[in-house]
Amino acid sequence: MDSPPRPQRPAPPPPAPRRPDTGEILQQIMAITDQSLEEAQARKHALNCHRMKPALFSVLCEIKEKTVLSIHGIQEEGPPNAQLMRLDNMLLAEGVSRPERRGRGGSAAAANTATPGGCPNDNSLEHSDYRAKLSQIRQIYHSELEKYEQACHEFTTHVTNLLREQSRMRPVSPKEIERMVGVIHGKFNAIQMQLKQSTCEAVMTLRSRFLDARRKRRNFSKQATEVLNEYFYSHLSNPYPSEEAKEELARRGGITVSQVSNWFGNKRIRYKKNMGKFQEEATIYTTKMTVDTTKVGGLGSQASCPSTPSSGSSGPFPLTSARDTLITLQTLASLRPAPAGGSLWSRARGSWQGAAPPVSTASPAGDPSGINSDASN
DNA sequence: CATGATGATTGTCC
DNA sequence: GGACAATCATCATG
Repeated sequence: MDSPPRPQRPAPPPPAPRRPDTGEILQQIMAITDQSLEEAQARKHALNCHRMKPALFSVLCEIKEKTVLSIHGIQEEGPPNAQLMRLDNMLLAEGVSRPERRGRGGSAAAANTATPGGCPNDNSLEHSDYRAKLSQIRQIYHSELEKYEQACHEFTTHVTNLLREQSRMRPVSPKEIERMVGVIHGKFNAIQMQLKQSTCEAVMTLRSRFLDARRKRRNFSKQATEVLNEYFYSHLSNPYPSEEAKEELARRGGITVSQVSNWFGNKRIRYKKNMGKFQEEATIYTTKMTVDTTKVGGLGSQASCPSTPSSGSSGPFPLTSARDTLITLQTLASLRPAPAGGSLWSRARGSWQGAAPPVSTASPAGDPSGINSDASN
């Protein structure tokens, strides 16, 4: 270690030890901010051209060589970070990660089918609201992400430039710069993770709110209840619509198939529990159907009910009059005990028909056409 | 606000 | 897997 030439060898005893005054140092530091850029550049240039600079540089090199060993061990590698992966996966699954992918129909349709009793018509308003909010979240997420990435990039280049600049004054290896960049990226990644986390939270909140909203009960439209009641009372002896019939009823009522199923489940039970209460309703619908069928003459606009699809002879829903439907049902039932329909039918006979009251005979309106014969039969 | 009506959910059975 | 029964939660009404 060849000692660099000292400026004052005579070594006059310093008049005062001149303890490092922290206040003074602080003031100097603060003064830096007051310096103009030119001033700072000039100072830097002066420092660079200082005759002591090479000496200082070598000293720093030496110090560094000693310390680099201890630094070596610190080398912290970012952990694989399972949580970040989980967040990424979730954001991907929720369609947040993809930046406004056009034609999100695929995942949207999947979500639709995934939701139990997902309703394409009824909940469309709420659904679009949900999607709008999700899109909003996605937008915010991406703009923030972009900001972070830009800031990270800017900061990285800034630090890199700074280090390169400093490398003229002190030994800075490219590997060190690389490491510093890694550290910066790590810090920004932490921020990014926070962003992802809060985005996930927002999506979850939105989701739960949406589900709660869907859980809210809303009475069916008059049209829907009419369609359902018409079918119910015209098939009183066997109020078990087939899958196709349910679909047709759902379509006509503007509700979902599962809602139709729910409705029939509730209706059967409540009817059976309190038949007296439903007598009036039964009369209303059966007479209504009589009027409709006689008026329309079997074309069945409102009153017509999808007959059993198991016949398969004509279309899925041969629109016949209530009486025709009944006949078809009965003949079908007597002709062929269908595999699925058969068990249903027998089940209905066992548990349902036994409980079903003779609506037609009890009907106070004294229906002359005896349209309710299916109920009494 | 109490009450009944009603759509939805849950657990059980076949 | 569908039907039933009980129950919940909300709506509608007086």
